Amino acid sequence: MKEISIGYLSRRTGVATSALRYYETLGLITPNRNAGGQRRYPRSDIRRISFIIAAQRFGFTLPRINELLRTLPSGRTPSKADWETIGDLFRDELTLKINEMERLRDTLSGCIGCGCLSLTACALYNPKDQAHRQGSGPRYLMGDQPKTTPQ
Amino acid sequence: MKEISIGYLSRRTGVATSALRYYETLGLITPNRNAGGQRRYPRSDIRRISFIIAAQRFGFTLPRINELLRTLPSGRTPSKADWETIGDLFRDELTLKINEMERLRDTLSGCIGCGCLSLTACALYNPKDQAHRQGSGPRYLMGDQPKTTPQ
DNA sequence: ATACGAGTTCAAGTTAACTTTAAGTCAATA
DNA sequence: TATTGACTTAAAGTTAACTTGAACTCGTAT
Repeated sequence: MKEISIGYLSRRTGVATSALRYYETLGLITPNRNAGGQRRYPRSDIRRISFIIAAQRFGFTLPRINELLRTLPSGRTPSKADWETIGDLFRDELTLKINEMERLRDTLSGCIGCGCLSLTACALYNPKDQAHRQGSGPRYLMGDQPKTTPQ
Repeated sequence: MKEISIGYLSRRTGVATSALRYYETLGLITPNRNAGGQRRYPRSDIRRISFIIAAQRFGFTLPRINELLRTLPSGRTPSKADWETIGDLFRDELTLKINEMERLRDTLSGCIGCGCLSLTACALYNPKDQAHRQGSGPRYLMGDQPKTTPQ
């Protein structure tokens, strides 16, 4: 079994087949087709999907994850070194996010005590992102912005 | 100006009036009405909305924020001590979330290196929450679950 | 050969957290 | 007094990230 089916990939990753097809429409995975038109994935896509799940747990949007994955080589199966490179990149972004959260938490503690929580000028809710609360759709966490730039 | 209008509350918090009305349908705020049927908010709602914004930035859902706010006294205007109590509670939850993120980040680093990222058994994506990827709608971050229990 | 699970596409439904639109009323100012 | 901006409700639209359903085809075990 050189390449795997969508059902097998689903079972191995815990991601529903409908979700795998959806990821494909976003360009996160690009399976081949067999003679009958069914999807056939390289085994390395198990790892790729696993990465997607992990990144999602940290609040990354799918378009952003797509960007991260683009740093992997496209022609060949990613090597361990390739994954380590992207892993380092990812880890750095996570560290930034965690630091940001810690900063927010500590600011909040100060604000609740001092009373500035009632001021629009408080460092908590407008630390240089005014565009934060505009437009419809779900809200984005910790600075993650959607692909469509809000004009 | 004892009580304030929706427009004033919007300007003071940066939250759109449509959002304020939406929060009301969720029970996050419960303004009074004047003779003409217009909403009149107590000044303390500025602080309440500010708290909602801050909590949202940490990935809390509105129903969860509602739960947190229920610990405030309902009859009277919350005192500084009331806010400090809820602030401590909130801070503790944040610390838990941050710790969880750090743990995930470090696990991920290990997993990418060792190759276990290709195993469903990896600590990264099923640390005792199997129900994690089921049902439709947006995904919830860092363990925050929607109100409707997935059966 | 046949049955049945697994796969296919496409359109429509779901959820949270809102916004937008329409059609009208209230309130403060010129 | 007239007008203009702020307010009202109700219904429908938006976005991400999917799922569900319908109608059909593929693949494989008996």
